[in-house]
Amino acid sequence: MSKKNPSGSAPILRSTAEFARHVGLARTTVSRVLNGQPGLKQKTIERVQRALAETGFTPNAHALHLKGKRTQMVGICMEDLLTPPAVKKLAALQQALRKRGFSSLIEVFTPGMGREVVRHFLSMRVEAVVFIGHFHQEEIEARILELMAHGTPHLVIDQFGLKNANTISLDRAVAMEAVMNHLLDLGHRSFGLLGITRAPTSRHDRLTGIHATLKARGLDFDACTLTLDHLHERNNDFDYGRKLAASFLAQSRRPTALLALNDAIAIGALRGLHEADLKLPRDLSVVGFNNQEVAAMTTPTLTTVDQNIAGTIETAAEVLLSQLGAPPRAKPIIRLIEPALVVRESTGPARA
Amino acid sequence: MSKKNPSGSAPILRSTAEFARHVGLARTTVSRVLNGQPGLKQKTIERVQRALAETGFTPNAHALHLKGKRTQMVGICMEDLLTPPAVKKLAALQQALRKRGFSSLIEVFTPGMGREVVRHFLSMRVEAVVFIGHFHQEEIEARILELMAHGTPHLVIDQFGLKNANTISLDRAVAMEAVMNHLLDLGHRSFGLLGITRAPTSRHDRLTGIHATLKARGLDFDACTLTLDHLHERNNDFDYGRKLAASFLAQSRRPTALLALNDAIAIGALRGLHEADLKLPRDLSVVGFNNQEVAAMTTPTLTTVDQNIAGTIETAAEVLLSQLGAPPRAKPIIRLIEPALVVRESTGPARA
DNA sequence: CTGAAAGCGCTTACAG
DNA sequence: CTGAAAGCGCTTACAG
Repeated sequence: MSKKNPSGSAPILRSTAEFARHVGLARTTVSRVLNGQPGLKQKTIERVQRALAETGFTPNAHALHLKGKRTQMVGICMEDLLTPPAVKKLAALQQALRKRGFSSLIEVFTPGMGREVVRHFLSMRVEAVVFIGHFHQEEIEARILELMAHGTPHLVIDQFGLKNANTISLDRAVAMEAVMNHLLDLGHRSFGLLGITRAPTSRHDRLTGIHATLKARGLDFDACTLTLDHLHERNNDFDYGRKLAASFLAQSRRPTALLALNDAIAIGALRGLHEADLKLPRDLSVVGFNNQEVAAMTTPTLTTVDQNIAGTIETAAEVLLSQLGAPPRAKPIIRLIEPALVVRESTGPARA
Repeated sequence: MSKKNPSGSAPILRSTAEFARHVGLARTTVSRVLNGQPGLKQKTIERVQRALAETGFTPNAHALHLKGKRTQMVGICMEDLLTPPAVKKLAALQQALRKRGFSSLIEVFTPGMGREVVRHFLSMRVEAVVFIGHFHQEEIEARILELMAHGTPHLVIDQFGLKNANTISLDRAVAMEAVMNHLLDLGHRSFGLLGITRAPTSRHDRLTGIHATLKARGLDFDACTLTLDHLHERNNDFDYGRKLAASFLAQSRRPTALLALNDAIAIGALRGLHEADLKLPRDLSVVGFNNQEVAAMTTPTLTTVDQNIAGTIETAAEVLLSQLGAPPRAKPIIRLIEPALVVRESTGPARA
């Protein structure tokens, strides 16, 4: 007879040994059934299956891995879990990995904690590590070197321009070129930048795209753009956008179009402009970034840039898993995703 | 000398044995340093530490666990990763657990996959399992029984009324009482329900609260409320709210206030009403649920219910971890969280 | 089908 | 400080 636990219900079985004793078979036999090996009588198989269903026994995954079974785990480092597009990527990636038989270990990679997070992933013997978001450059580059030294494949989603990093990223320069051409065609010549910092960090950076488009049209970047980011603390993006909008309105030389780093800032700006009784797009144009669902619901609805997250993540999953069995590559893998401008009500002809 | 890998860089060390050989010490000694045990010469300790930093060697977590080390992992089952308040709870919980030394295994629990997800958690020997969201009742109850049979503590966040389940949940009845009293005080007597289904599922359910408040004021539920949920498919909440708003406007007996299941539906409704040229709150009042940040940015800003997510999750983490060493309880733990009504511009006096 | 054995990567006594 | 041994939960030959 099997031993019962205090409550008198089914015993808690914690090992194949205990389970085998409970079924009345040898450990070896149970193991064979568990692994679908041939040469067993149908009756025995059924006996084990039944006991398995009854007791809910699950073999210890850690022991399995020690015996050489792959962990089938991927570590995912998130910049945070609060930015909607980042979470959307996480959700899609988790699903894509699950579909391919991998489970996800998710950690938020706060500044200074990167080493600890990656160490934890390595100690869990994950088969690959993904980074989603933007991180401190030196820190993430050091982590990537560490991963490479361990022979663990990696992939960075979003942050472009890292040394030796496999990267898949939206071409933000192309995105801003589309935005700028749209606005220039509408007659705008003066642009407010909300949260878009003034130091281009890579070839595919937003400012690079803005610069390039202005130059192609014979316009001067410094004469055409204005940034007021220094005026406000950026804690809550909505509020940040709202305050920035007010500050732009207070300028003597007021831009005719505002370009926001993301939809939240743009929506905050819409609110700030509404509070100042401006009518959009008559008085001013506003452009967001990310095409969150809410962008189709604001008043006015928001012109913004779509990231094609589904496509990005499908590519990401394939790029990632293609590295698994393969020998390490000499050159990093770089993939750029094409953005799409979504024109809605918040942009219109520049006021004369 | 240690063996080098093909690229000629530092060797990939996969076990304490390899690492010990690399440092030129005994496995036992290395293990002692790793575990901070006494009786070692400072020089030896430093030698190991240095090699540890250089090679980035991490002991295999699976082997550690086999030797009896706790896994310090918690499994988290999510209904989905697309609902902002659910993701906010996940983010807060992950952080709270990390602070207490636990890492999180996160899986999306799609209908029919619950068994597989929980089995995976059990095979990983997680120390507890959390469910966030609303699940198929029979399925989640079966999973909870399975967890209890394995002696693994659990906690359900959000879904109230499950048999034998440890639960922490917003008191949605109290929330709706606050909403209804606010609107009744403003003179409203006719209410449109958007996405709030017509079968009360528990004592702390929204409809229970609406029923109770109307009854307390001597009003009849069926005479005062109208639901048009059957008219539209609910794929995208924003769009669902928009379409529902239009449908309510088409009714001969039009409600003076709309109560939405969540902020997204409410924001969609705002858009739908704006498209029909209604002015709010003059022509109609709208109430959301969740107090997402965007609710302060819409036009008009949205009256809604705050869930107190930070408080919920702090309580959750404590309730969860308090079960860890403790003997199983006879009665499930039930905690109710107090909601807070946040009044903004979208609600006003009922039109005469 | 059973049973004893080896070994995955670790830690922890134990004797040198 | 070293080295050999036992054991955590598994699988996989191997001989019965």
